[in-house]
Amino acid sequence: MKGIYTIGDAARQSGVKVPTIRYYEEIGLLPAPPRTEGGRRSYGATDLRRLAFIRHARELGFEIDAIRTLLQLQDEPDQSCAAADAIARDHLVTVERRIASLTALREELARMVEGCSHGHVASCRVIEILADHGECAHHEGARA
Amino acid sequence: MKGIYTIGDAARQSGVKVPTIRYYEEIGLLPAPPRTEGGRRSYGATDLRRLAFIRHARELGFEIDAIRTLLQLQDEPDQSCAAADAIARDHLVTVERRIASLTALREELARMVEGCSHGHVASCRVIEILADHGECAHHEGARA
DNA sequence: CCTAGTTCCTCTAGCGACTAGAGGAGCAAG
DNA sequence: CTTGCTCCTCTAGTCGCTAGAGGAACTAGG
Repeated sequence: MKGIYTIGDAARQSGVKVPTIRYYEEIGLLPAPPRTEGGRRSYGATDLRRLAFIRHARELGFEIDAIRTLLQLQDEPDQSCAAADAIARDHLVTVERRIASLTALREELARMVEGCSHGHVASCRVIEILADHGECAHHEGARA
Repeated sequence: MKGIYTIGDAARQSGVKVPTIRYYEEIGLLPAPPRTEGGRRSYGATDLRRLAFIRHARELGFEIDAIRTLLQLQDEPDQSCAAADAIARDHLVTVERRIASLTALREELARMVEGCSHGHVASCRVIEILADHGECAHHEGARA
């Protein structure tokens, strides 16, 4: 398991961009790898796995702090996974809320676009609804 | 239509926070209002309407730049509303994409949480799926 | 008229999660 | 040995705010 990958390789294999990898190192999400004589980062298979983990978690919308915790958990396989479970559950709730609010929003936008008679701005449904909150179904409808 | 509202009044009436109102002024989304002798901003009814418009549009997830365009359109009621329509349609597409990707994500998270046997990290579905992208249905599933 | 409390002012800096660009050094192939 | 790619560090910018410092100006009560 020697360090055999350059940062570019790591980027290609993990799908995380080069500057982002360096950024992850800077914020302590990824350990600083050994360097070659010329001062270049050289990654091993473990790093690539870690990067893939991070990328997947980011894709799933987990925040960096949550990922930090998940990574710590992964490093101690004997611990109870209750914490990981809690993080995932928590995130599921967030996602569900976000879906609900976006769905309401979609209705609103669809009504807006549909009602538009494609005439002049003066009689434009889109502008009208935006101007008059009272006209819309989106009262206190949470945040996207 | 005199300037009769303080920035605090404007904030209360529009639901936009005081520093945010000043920020909108700074970025040119809201015109700089006249000041009182003591140097305080004094807003009129027009400003309040504009603020409400902005707030509503932000609530609906429109970006500041889109709102800038929409406001310009609102100021010229004789123009065709095609542009406003396009912006709204565009945003609708974005929202629909976001919903689709979040829905896929929800499935993924639900499977993760369900599969978790609440034992040790070593056999935790949550960690496992995160570590191994191949195990999950979320291939190239766009961004949340 | 004085004071206490609130609201306002400007200014700078910070958030999250990157992204972009400058300016320079290392390295592999022809 | 030169060309062109990758890599290095560093600073600054993105978006849409938010937080805090330090100070001035109103408002109500005594």
